[in-house]
Amino acid sequence: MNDDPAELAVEFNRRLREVVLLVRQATTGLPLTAQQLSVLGSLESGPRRMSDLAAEHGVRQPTMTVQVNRLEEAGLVSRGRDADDARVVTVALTDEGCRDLAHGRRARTAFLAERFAALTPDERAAIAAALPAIGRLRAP
Amino acid sequence: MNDDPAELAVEFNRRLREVVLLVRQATTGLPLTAQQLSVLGSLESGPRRMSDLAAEHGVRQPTMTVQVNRLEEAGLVSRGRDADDARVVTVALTDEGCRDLAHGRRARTAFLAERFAALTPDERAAIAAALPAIGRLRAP
DNA sequence: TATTGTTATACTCTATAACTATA
DNA sequence: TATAGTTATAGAGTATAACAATA
Repeated sequence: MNDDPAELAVEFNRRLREVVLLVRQATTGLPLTAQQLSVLGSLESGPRRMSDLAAEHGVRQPTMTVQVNRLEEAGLVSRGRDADDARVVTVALTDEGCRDLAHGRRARTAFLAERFAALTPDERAAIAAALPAIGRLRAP
Repeated sequence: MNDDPAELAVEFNRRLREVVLLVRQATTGLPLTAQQLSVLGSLESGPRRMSDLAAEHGVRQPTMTVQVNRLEEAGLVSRGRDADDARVVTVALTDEGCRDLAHGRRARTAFLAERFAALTPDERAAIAAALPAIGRLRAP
């Protein structure tokens, strides 16, 4: 087997695009967008600062301000102030946000689960075996 | 190893989100957006109809009209009419579009190639072995 | 002066609804 | 009447630049 990182990158990029398109086609019309769900997911482990959220999601601060504004208007998150540093805004999941996060995740995952169920056990095993390596792309 | 499609879907979805974020962070500021590059890529094998392009990219016709308008203004694609059916608009890559496609792809792929180069040969092999199965998610 | 966050403005991507032209 | 495409309008997501408040 050829072990050229550049060729692998091209192939991987192509598959990635296919899957992203597939998921998008299957999840249009859901009440929460992928980004909103993603932000809510970051808050699952506890409140976070605006700047941390922005960094984690690879967006600028004003972008996160907009997203948090909308989530706050929808009642899914709440803003708070840091006790030690009055400049810092913290964002926390509300009970309703917690519920919607669970629902949204289920809806998105259900589609993928169906597709995985249609694969052979060998195919599923191949994908499962690759996930740790894919995760290592983040911190090489 | 656990072979539950639902669990695999959750894990896969998580990795997918990570990689998408990673690529986005690495490719902001490039002259061509991911969608523009994607549309140009569809035209590489020859001219296509508007409706085919829209279907392939999982978007509505008006969305594709907008994207093609911009690409046409930028000189990267050209519109044509079908000889047999006067309603049909065909879209073709221009020479400049062909060049920009190659450059854009290289820029995007170069980032991934670096990350792949930092993995071990075993990790690359695991990912390469999973790509066919991932491709099969499209047509289960 | 540096950091945290917001506001203002603009561009891309997307959708639905209404329209034109052709079959 | 049905199909291919466009125009009009709206909303989400993103960015940069300019600003306020706090450290």
